[in-house]
Amino acid sequence: MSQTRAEQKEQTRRTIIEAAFRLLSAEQSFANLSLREVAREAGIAPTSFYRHFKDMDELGLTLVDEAGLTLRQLMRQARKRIAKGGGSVVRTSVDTFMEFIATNANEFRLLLRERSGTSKAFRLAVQRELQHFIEELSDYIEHKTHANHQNAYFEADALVTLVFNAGAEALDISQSKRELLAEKVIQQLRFVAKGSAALRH
Amino acid sequence: MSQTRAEQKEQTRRTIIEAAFRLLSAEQSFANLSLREVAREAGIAPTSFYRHFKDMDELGLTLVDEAGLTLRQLMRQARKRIAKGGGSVVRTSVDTFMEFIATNANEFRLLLRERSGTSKAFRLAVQRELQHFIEELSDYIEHKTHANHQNAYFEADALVTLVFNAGAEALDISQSKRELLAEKVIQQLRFVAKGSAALRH
DNA sequence: CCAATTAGCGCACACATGTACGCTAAATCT
DNA sequence: AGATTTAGCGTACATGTGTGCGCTAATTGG
Repeated sequence: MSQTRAEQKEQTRRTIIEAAFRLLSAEQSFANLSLREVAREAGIAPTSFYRHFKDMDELGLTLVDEAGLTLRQLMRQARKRIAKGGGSVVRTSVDTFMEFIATNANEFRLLLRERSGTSKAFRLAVQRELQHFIEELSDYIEHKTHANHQNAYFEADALVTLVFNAGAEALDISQSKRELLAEKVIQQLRFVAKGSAALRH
Repeated sequence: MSQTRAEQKEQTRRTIIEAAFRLLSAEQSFANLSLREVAREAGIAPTSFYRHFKDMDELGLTLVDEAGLTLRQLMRQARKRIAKGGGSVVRTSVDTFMEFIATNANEFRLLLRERSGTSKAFRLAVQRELQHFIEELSDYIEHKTHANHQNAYFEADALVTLVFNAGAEALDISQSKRELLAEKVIQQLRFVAKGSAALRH
């Protein structure tokens, strides 16, 4: 045999996940995506869906995890690029993030929307992903500048908020305007970094 | 007669609008609110809805306008309080905004959610409301500090972003934790203001 | 090799939705 | 006073939904 049963099942699971991502767009959010639509796109019977996920919520949380993972992997790459010393930390990070928005718009949309969606579990899941970046950045700042913990944390939180928000704006504008947007957010990040340093003690 | 036909119609329209707001909550967004639900809550027949709104989208845009108006009125009051010289500009503004979140949670949720929703018209409508605050604040900064236009604008944009985002966080936490949140955002606003001033020329 | 498990399917059902259509009664207009 | 307009209603229909149930065919385990 070429595949075990478990492998086959896993493959169908992936098909479902990918079908769901494919159906997300500017006009369609996960919230108004039906089980039957996903099954149709995945090429399986509606009832077969249940062999893989308890309900749409379980699928949704999986998607959030996947999107978070993709984003984290990308930012890890960015850190490598930074370590190799190619350009400003801020600019490289922002550029990488903007690249994520451009290439994985629907993954980002999922995070963006479910952050304020109607399911508390979803909101928490997205919050956890963001928290990851905030804490990582906070540690970095604390170590690099010897700021006290709260100062570093507030700074990191502000930075992540501003970048994430800029990502949301990026979704609705043309590629050419995104460069202006990048300039804006970079400048804003500098405000925060500079201000935080100035108010440090 | 006690009411003209036009007055009666306007009154029913208000009933619909208020019914819709009443149905919004942490668990229900405008997007997954049906015409029939709204009609039921308003105490009219589903088909009567059409006498007042072309479709749910038209109602939704009306709600966004209303929510924006409420917020603007509140912030105008805040400015009066500030002009009378009672405490810091930043703190008074943040406190007022947080008060808005607490008293009009569902209005705010509407703005928050539709800002990243599936209807471009909705996203633009919310963006317009935010733009209003950014420009007002930008003018204020430009006048007060003689900053150049872009610097003032970027600063104002960052300030509004941070406050709005803190509002979103406030929705999911207890009243007691909101005070800590207020401290955080106030500190972050100071970072931006200080940093912007330092990078000014 | 036989028994047990299970991924996937088709069928069926009860339910909610948006909205077309035509009516009524009251307000408004001429 | 008579004609016109219109807010609101009830009925009806086509469509999409989640999910329970029982079957089949194939993989797995003893």
